[in-house]
Amino acid sequence: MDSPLNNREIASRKRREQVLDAAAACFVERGFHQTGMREIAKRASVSLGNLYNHFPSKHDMLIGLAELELSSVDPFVEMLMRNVRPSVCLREFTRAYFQHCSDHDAAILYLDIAAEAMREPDIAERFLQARSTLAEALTSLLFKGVESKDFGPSIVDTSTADLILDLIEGAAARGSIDASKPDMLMASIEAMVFAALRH
Amino acid sequence: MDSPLNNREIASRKRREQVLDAAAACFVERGFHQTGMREIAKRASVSLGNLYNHFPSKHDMLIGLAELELSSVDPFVEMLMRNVRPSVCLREFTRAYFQHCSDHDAAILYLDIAAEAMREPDIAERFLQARSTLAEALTSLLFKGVESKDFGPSIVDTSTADLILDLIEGAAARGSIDASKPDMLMASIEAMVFAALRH
Amino acid sequence: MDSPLNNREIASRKRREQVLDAAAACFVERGFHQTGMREIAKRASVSLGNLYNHFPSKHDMLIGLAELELSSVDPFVEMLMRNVRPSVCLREFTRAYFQHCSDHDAAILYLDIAAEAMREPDIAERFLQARSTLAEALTSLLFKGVESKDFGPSIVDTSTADLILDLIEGAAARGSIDASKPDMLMASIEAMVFAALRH
Amino acid sequence: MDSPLNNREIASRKRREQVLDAAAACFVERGFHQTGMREIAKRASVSLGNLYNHFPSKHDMLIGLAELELSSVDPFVEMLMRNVRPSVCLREFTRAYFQHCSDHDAAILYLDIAAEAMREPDIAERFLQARSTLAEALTSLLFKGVESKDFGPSIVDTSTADLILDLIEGAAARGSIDASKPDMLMASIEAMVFAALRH
DNA sequence: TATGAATGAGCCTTCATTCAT
DNA sequence: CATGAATGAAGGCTCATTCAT
Repeated sequence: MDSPLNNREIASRKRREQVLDAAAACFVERGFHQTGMREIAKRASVSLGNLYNHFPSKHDMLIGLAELELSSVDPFVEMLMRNVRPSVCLREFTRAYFQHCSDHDAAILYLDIAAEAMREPDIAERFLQARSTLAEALTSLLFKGVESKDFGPSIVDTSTADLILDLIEGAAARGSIDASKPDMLMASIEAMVFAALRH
Repeated sequence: MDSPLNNREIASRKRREQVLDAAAACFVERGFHQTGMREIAKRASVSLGNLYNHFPSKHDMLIGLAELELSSVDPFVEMLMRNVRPSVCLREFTRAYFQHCSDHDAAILYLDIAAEAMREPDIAERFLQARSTLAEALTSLLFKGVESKDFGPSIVDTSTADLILDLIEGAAARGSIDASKPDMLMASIEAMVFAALRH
Repeated sequence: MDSPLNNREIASRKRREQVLDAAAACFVERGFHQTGMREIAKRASVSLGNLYNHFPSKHDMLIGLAELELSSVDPFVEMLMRNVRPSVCLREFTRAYFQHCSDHDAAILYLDIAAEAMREPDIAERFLQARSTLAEALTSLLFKGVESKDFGPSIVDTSTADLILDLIEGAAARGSIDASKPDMLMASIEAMVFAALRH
Repeated sequence: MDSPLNNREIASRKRREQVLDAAAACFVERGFHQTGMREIAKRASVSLGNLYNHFPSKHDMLIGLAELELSSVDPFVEMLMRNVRPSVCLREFTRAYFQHCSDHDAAILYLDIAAEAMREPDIAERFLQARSTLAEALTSLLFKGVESKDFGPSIVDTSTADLILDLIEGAAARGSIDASKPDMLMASIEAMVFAALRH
């Protein structure tokens, strides 16, 4: 009869999520350092003190968010590993990942996390881990594409995947800031990526 | 007759610069919001109150820095407008600009300014202005290259310059975080850029 | 029939002691006001909420400790009432009590309790009661010693016992702070006490 | 014309004193750890933030107080070094110092400082320094008294002065707590001290 | 122009205690 | 009796900014 225990655990987990959501919303609206714990508490409908039953510090909330961010790339990794023609797979990935990175709120939060990562090693760690997982999957795909003659061999090396990601992320982030037409941007990105992989 | 006034003016300008340098150093070290005015004052060897004789607020210091950042792209704009073969010009620019963006401190500061720009329109304004100036110059070069058949025509449109800049900046920024080998990265970027411009 | 109840009672009493020990250790290490209930709970291997099943408040823990302190003088009272030559008895008592007061942890706790007693009447009550019990016993011994001509009569009055205790306690407390040689100190105290009681 | 500078300096010093007085009053009333910075600020008629222009931390206020305490023994040291008959000098000192230590507020503050000294080395340092200065002066007097045959030689050693101080301080502190008749106490102390120094 | 004391709102965090489970 | 999530007031301290000198 572990259900009462589980109930409590579930409730606690829910609260944690609640808090994390509130924190994310606040950080997006006002930035990590401008957001006060009181704001987060109010937004999460939780008492100030209780915040600390779920996260030992504000910093740890950001870590929590960074980890969420980390796990948000999982579907893209999966997408890259599907057994379809590399060029098709890449095209789909590019579109989907660009869409994902173009989300305005996520982009803002991403920037804040990145900025914090420059000063806080434990944030950087999470940050880079997600990135390298993705890059590795993409690298695999690229090499598979070269082998299957889907892509030209000339310029594919271990940095290429990273650069493609840099390009997608950078363009998406900038696009979400100055709010230019994302469709056109998407097309241009695709063109550039595939130009790089031509025979 | 106005020479004593000029001396004062010069001295004041020097102080301003002194303060701005100190602010930049502090922002790089601890971030904009973590840095206190006292810290800046101490680092600039200026009294706390005197800070406000040179900048009306902390926010204005960041604007000052953003403007400095803005003017730091001037040489690159000039570089892009020189009358040399577009492909040569582009190669040189790519290298120089990547180098420029790879500076660790500058990258950190850049990130902080960008993060602030998401919430503060007057920062965003300066931020985007510098970017679009550069993008315009690069676009000109690309079209010139297409005209002169230096570059293939296929994919060059008004977004291409922005994407190239996104790529360079994104790669440089990431490189300055995880400190991987910049030389290899540079070569890969060049390859990708020129692949995109092939006939 | 009442044995299960007794078992529970015993277990509870054990827990109470456990908690009190933990509290004492914490108070010694960090002081009464610096110590948090969570700290005590952790040290006692008891849940935070359960603390309140044994003591209604933090304050009551200090009272509990003060009462323990109170009862720690019982053996000394007994020692003073033994039927041996007063001078011998006094000498033994002086040594034993000095030793007792010289314990570093006990001295720290004692000081904290005393400081709290200045503001909290119920602490003060316990605190002074223990003291006066001891002083009365010592006074009896002194008068017995005067009667039996063991001690000179000149200066023995109702304050003398208190002063002797002040001397022993004060010296022990100071000794436990600056950690000078306790043996020498002990000898000097004895000399001074007996000098005061000479014929 | 350094008067304007001095004026400011004087004002600042006055404020510091003001704050220290307020802190002392608060610490006496409610204890060091119970007193909040806001209380001190209010009592000193100073803004909360400004407190920190005069003391870097609450801890430093206690140090300031401990140093004041330290300097409060100076007149007693002088008294002990006057060129009068040792026995007369000692009697006067005993009375004066007892009176000094009997002050209720000072005793309370003293206890708080002592309690803090057990955990904070920099408090202990100040605390013990004042004590040893006094003890040294008293030791000198005692030896002078032995030489001049004012005092019997038997028990005077390097600990004696400390013990006399322990006695006076301990008795005064206790007296200020349970508020028994100080005059009688004073007489008993004197008797005990001089009994210890008899031929 | 230059100084740094002064302001009080705000910071993150910890507190003793309660109470549903 | 046992648990630990929940509460919100209070903790010490820092903040950007002002202003008398």
